[in-house]
Amino acid sequence: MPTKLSKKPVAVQERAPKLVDTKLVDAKAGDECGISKLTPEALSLMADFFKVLSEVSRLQIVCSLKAGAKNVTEIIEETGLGQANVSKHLKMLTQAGVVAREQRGVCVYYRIANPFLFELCDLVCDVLTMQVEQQSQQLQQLSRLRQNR
Amino acid sequence: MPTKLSKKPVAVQERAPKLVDTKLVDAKAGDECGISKLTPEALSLMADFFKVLSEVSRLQIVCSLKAGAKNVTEIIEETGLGQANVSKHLKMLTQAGVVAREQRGVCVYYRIANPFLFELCDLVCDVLTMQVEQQSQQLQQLSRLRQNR
DNA sequence: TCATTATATTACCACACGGTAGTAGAAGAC
DNA sequence: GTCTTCTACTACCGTGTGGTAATATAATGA
Repeated sequence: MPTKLSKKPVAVQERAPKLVDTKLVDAKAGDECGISKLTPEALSLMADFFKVLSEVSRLQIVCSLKAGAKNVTEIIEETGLGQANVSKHLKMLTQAGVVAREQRGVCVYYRIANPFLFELCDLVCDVLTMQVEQQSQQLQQLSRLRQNR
Repeated sequence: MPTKLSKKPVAVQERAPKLVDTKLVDAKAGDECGISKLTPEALSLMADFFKVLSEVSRLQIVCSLKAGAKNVTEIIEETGLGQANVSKHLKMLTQAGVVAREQRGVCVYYRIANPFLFELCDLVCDVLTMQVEQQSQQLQQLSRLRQNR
């Protein structure tokens, strides 16, 4: 007999509630912004921010805006993504405050809202480069060990 | 007649292919790590990195490890998450290279693999704080405008 | 007015993922 | 040996989301 359970009532999932706008750091330790002192609300905000940047298509769009503001058609051309798709991603990026929207006649131009974003991306890039280098070093060590015996 | 389309063959989706380990920056501009010079592979790597940090539960785990290495049971107690859940997240965090695993007897201890991570989180925290402040300022301006007329 | 261009929205599908219960396995304790 | 504890894994459900085609809307031009 297969161990197949079906139609069992699934318990309510343990998700964090959405926040609106409350305090972001626990009161105790001054204005320091260490992650360990964050309230669950702030963590949720942070997770949402990361989520926006966690898709290749959206990163492509961000990249294409590094050189300066572009309208939707230009973004579509540069990224090769579909129109509806780009529109959806731009909406998400706008709502997240990553890009800013500006209508000029028929066209709508988008630009990076906060240049700080690139600083952040560069930092991530550094971390990833470090990781890749570490990995390749470990691989080299491993293959040297296997040759020596 | 309802405009209901059903059972239409859906075209192959335009997803970026997974990478294994190729060059991360386009050759042209030296070793500078600006995001605009990244190959699609590097963008995918970057997206994956952000995705790992885009869930509240995983951020909670990262937070709980800021004070130092902890075993799984301790993490469960501190975060209040389910055991299977924590185990799954820890696996993901380990594979992403965010945390490191170390077995000590029966227990398994996890720690943050690269303290750089906190620097990054602090930066994000700054950006978010900035955004929240901007938003609240704009709201204040708006309400002032509405009072004045 | 009608056609065209640019952007947004909707409905839909396939798939990924978070959470859970249950199970498995490994290491000590007895 | 058996029992307990700790961790990992599997199967499952529900939901979220990326992509697409089709449609809607709005501005401009003929």
